[in-house]
Amino acid sequence: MTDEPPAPQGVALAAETMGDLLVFWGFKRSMGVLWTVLYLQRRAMTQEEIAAATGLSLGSVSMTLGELERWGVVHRKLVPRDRRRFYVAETDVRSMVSRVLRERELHKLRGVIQNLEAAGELLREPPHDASGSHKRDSILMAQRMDSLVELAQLGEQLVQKLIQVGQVDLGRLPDLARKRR
Amino acid sequence: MTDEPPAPQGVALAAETMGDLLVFWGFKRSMGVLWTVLYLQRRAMTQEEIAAATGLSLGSVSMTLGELERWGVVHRKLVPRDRRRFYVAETDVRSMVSRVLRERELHKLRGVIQNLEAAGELLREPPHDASGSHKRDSILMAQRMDSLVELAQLGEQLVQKLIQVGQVDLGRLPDLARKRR
DNA sequence: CAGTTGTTTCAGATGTTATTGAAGGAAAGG
DNA sequence: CCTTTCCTTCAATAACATCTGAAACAACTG
Repeated sequence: MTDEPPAPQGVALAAETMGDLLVFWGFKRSMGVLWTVLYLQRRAMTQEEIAAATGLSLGSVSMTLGELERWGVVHRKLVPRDRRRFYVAETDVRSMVSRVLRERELHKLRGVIQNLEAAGELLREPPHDASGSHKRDSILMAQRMDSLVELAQLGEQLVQKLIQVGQVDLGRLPDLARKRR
Repeated sequence: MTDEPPAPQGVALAAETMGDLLVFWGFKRSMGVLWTVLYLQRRAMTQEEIAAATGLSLGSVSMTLGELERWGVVHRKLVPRDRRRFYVAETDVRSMVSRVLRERELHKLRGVIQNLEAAGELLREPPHDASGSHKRDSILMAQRMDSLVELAQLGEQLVQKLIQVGQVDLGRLPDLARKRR
């Protein structure tokens, strides 16, 4: 057992900070903490070392590492005569951001679009209630539903551009108010 | 009491969908549900009507409307001889997005930057432990901490550009791996 | 192949956040 | 004033997410 240099104050503060940020962005705190420790230490660490450095339980470390691997933000590093698994932090931030946008945001937005389109259908094929004023209401409502769908599609395109080109122009975001819809 | 047309299926589906999306983005489900109902109905509604249309309790409607007003995504509409408060949905999506970016993301990122800078200081002024190899470690660690700060600052600038110009260029996101830091 | 070490899994404990319902406050009308 | 109606607040509860510790598992080793 190599005698551990205890993780300095600064690492702990940075780890907490990044943990907070990741929570804010909808991930688990432990993911931020773990990645940050790994990133700062700059060396391949075993699960046990990571647990010591982060204060997480071994179980938690194992599961969190699994998730982080799936997101491609940590990697295993095999050490020849050693049975333990060593982990290092991915450092290419652009690829990490891209993956998250693609697999999280894009996937979510597509589901939203589908649901909103289905909701629009429901409005246009109403439960056999052909009374006058209702019909007018439904039409206006359906227009707004369309706006909602358009908006979501715009978001989808935006994310796609961000991923593909790394460049995006929001200058023409439609102003739904001005259109009087 | 005007006899309520019951909110159709489609509205409920859209409201649920937007509720999910807002949860995904770190807001409360009720905010998404309430705004969507208001947006689709296209008319000023009282709290009681909203409660009926959304299925939320009156208390919840009151609190959620308060939050939505603070975010500027719903507005009160006073009706002369009526003591009740009527609410309408804001429809200018661009201003809504801008405000959220400014008050949520920017604020958060600034806090993160401060903390990371403080963490960097802690690394550079370590607790009087001048033993050789530790010192080298600290320096390398501090470099990574700097990268982290730079990254957060980049995020800050990106959000600012998004707010101000509605246009942004991610083409030069630094690749921390390539820099060999 | 029995023992050791490292890893994964998962049910339950813990912690966190959102929602409700009841009580109280404010505004208007009688 | 007293009553009615509408709105807000907040403590209690429900719903949800996370973390842990123990047990099962897997991979090597002597």
